[in-house]
Amino acid sequence: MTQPTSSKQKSEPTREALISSALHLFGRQGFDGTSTREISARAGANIAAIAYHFGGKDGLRLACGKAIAAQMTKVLQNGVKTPFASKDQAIRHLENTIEAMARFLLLGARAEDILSFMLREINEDGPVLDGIYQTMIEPKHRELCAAWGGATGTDPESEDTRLAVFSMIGQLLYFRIGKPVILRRMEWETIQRQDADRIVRLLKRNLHAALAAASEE
Amino acid sequence: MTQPTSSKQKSEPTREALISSALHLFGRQGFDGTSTREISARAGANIAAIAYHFGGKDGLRLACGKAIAAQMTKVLQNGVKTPFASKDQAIRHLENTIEAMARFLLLGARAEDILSFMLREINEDGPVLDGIYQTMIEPKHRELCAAWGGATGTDPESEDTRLAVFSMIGQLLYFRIGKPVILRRMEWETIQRQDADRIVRLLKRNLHAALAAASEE
DNA sequence: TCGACACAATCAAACGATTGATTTAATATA
DNA sequence: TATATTAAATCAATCGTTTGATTGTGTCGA
Repeated sequence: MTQPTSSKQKSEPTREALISSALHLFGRQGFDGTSTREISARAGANIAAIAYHFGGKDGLRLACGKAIAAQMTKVLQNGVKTPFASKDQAIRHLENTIEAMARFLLLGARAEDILSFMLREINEDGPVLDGIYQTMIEPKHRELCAAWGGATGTDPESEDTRLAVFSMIGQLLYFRIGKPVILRRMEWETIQRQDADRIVRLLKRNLHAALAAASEE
Repeated sequence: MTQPTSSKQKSEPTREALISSALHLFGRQGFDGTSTREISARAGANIAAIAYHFGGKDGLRLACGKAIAAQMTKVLQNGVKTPFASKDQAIRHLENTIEAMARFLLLGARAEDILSFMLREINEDGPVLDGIYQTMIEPKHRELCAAWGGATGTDPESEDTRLAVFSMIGQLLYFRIGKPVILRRMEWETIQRQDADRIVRLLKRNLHAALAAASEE
């Protein structure tokens, strides 16, 4: 056994390079579609380094999940206090979250690898998803539910609210998940900044419409 | 060369069994994660049958795509005439489509394999997606855009309309794509009929809200 | 200051197992 | 018999992993 949680020596560069390489390749080609040789070559490391640092290919996969969770919790961290002080503040938080997530998903170059990897792991429904769900998805969803409740005057943890937040996140995520389909249909080659702006505007319009509809019930 | 396009003999049972088996396994484990031995064993056929009937593993993959496209176009076929005669009729068509798709995606047992396979192929963005997109995604999306235009009085093929339809489909699809996540958060074990009803109600509410918001612009 | 040793890290090479594909023979149908 | 299909055996290639040797670095007693 090796692998202390923190860095004792200069093994970090290799570790990080392997994780970065694996994240990229797993996301693009899938776990089974990526060979350990490919990963180590891209990382500029030796094949044996995977077994040495992570115990094997599966260990590297888990490490990728942990790395994502660690990074995203840092990104998603915003000193937000629930419950929200006012209705306007709750709405503004929802708007800001949509905008930030949309830009990250649609324009961020780094997001490509992370998202592809996560989507595969969600579909797989394995131990990697467990970690990602508990450390980032669930806390973030709870936070958004609190905002939704504050914005509509409904119970933040009611089934209806939880589903409504999923529907909001869903239309947002689909613009990234269905990217190949959307690019074809929109006759775009890539998603430019102005395209992302247009999508964000649409999402905000839908948000306000959905909030109004949810408040009336 | 092998590969008879039609059935001269009783080769159909083997063909269909192989496609069904491959669809199931490709969807669950991915293309690279599934071996030809596994496919043929599940189909009750010999390994060589894959090469004989489809030319190889890749050919079987393409055949799966074609089989899906063929089946779905039959399912999605509804003698709908565009442009729609009235605004109400257009709205009703959108409602019916949402309801039918949601029930198929959330409750249909057969949908599981098909959807998982398709999602992987969308992410892969290869030749299989080409076929599926042209024969079912694009025509269906055009039809929904026509309905959306009829319901809001806007241009059916404007960028805004096309994106709005995607956002509608997106929140619908996410309830299937993000199923593992949603089940965790909702503390459900599976999606029951009553759960699907609740989701459909929410989606319809969001639809009307989005239509109203789109009409005002 | 020094050689001797310990230890983490990396390397090239090779391991057995499994992959998709192919070949050859047997079987069923008409 | 002629043809279409299935079955068993085998192929080279690639898979993830393991091996034994080597490197660089820090720690010791003398």
